[in-house]
Amino acid sequence: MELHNENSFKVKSMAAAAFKIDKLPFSVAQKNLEEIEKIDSIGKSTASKINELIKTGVIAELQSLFEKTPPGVVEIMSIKGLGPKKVLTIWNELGIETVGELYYACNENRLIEAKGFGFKTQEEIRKAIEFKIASNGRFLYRQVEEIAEPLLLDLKKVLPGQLISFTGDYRRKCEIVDGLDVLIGCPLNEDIIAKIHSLSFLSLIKTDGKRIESEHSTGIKIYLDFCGHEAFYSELAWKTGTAEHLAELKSRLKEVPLVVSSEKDLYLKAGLPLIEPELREGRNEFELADKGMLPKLVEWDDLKGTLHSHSTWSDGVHTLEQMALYCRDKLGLEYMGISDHSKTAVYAKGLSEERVLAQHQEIDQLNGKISNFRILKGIESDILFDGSLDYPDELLATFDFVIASVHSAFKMNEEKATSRLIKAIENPYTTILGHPTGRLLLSRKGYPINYEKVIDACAANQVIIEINSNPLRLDIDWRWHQYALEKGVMLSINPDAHSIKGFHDTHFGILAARKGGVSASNCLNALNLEAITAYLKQKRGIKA
DNA sequence: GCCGTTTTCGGCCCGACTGTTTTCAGTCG
Repeated sequence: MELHNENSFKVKSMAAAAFKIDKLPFSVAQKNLEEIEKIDSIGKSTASKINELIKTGVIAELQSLFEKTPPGVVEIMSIKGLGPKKVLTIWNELGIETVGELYYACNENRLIEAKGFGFKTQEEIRKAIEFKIASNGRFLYRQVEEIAEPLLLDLKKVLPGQLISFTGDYRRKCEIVDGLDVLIGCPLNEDIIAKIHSLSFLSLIKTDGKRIESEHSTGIKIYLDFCGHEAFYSELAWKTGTAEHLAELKSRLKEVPLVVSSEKDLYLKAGLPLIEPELREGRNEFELADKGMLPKLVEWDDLKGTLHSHSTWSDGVHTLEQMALYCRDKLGLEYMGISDHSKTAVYAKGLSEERVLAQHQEIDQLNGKISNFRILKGIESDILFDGSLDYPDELLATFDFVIASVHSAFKMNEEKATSRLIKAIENPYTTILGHPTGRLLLSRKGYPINYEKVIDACAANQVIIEINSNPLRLDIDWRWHQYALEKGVMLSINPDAHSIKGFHDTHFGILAARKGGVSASNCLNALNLEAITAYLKQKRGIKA
């Protein structure tokens, strides 16, 4: 609508309706037209479009807009830093209709000719396109997991009794996966090819007689490898680790055995304990194994509570009570740290100082009401441009914990961005450093920081670093977990939940932590309620 | 297009930042 000069208020109301639906504590698909019309900020017109979408799967008006818009222009809109106004200029004034053409125009210095564009904007766009190109054909772990698990079930159905496992970067739980690798423990033949063809969501099935290359309807590449039944576990190991890991493993074997009874057996032959797939990156896993110091990796059951969640007080979907009951009854947790947005985040209904106090009253009340559970009073306080937090000390002192996070000014250089974080870390009220780089995987590079300096500052100030579990963030990156642990910095696996469903993102944070070699003993939220209460109190006592 | 009332028409979410301007538009969180 924006690209076709639709009335801007109409556009706004459509956007408001979409935003509203996203924040409903129920699924709109189960509601009828009359009920939809009653939803705040959705009127007769929008309700009928929503109903059309639910009933038919499409909105005719949207379809006709797409027909009038080159697909490349729609794609250009997904580039960070480009909004509808700039895209419209690029399309209409410069006649650019694809990302490729746009990139070419940047390199030819043609973008600066358009009104409102200058050299810096052109450079930003060029960089954003290069980032996008590098992301092509790559997927978030979550996206791959969504298709991988059902695929495995289907394969087991059409190939009953066969050994089947994932391998490659998906099995290593990498945050970004280039393609899904599957190993099947039987030789490939015509019969199997026919069975694979029967899986309707796979297309472009190609085979050279040894492996099958295919593509899922989502665009994710799938590679099926086949080997003899008895060679399965050996192949599994050789198809899982990185090249560096496998080279080291090979060097420790007198001869490479073709048949082993399990991966554990193979590692045993190399004089090693089993190294978990997540750790087979070729970093320091052999060194740890040699010293007998391979970590016992953290698991879901180790976690006793959850920190970093948002309720209806700011931009969350569910109420404090709904969130708390879900954590207690469905997740079996002992506590939930609520951390709604602070006042600077106006766009997310961030809490004014008065509302903070009102929320505390509600939390006190709920804590009196909900047995065997505790809501901890927290806040996700914005780190401002200069590194200060956005509440006065007296108010910060009223929280059980404070997560300090950056939500603005992403274009700082490393020196400035690092010193901004360090100043926030040195704030005596900061408990946890939230998503330290602000990265959005495959979408936005984080601002550059000096990891050593930031982690060292956390160590010096007894600040915990968040592993943000949102599958788009997974920030702090697992490659820095070891360094943090060496410095004695604790990590916290935080869901950043904006609804009860959001708590399940913790799953991805756990996978990242496991890749980083994190144990329960390194995790703040593996502490039980009594221990974390004491810990937070102790920290306040020393510093506040 | 939606809402609310000052009730059928007028106004619509905010603050910070950036870059391109020379007073502001566009984008983001």
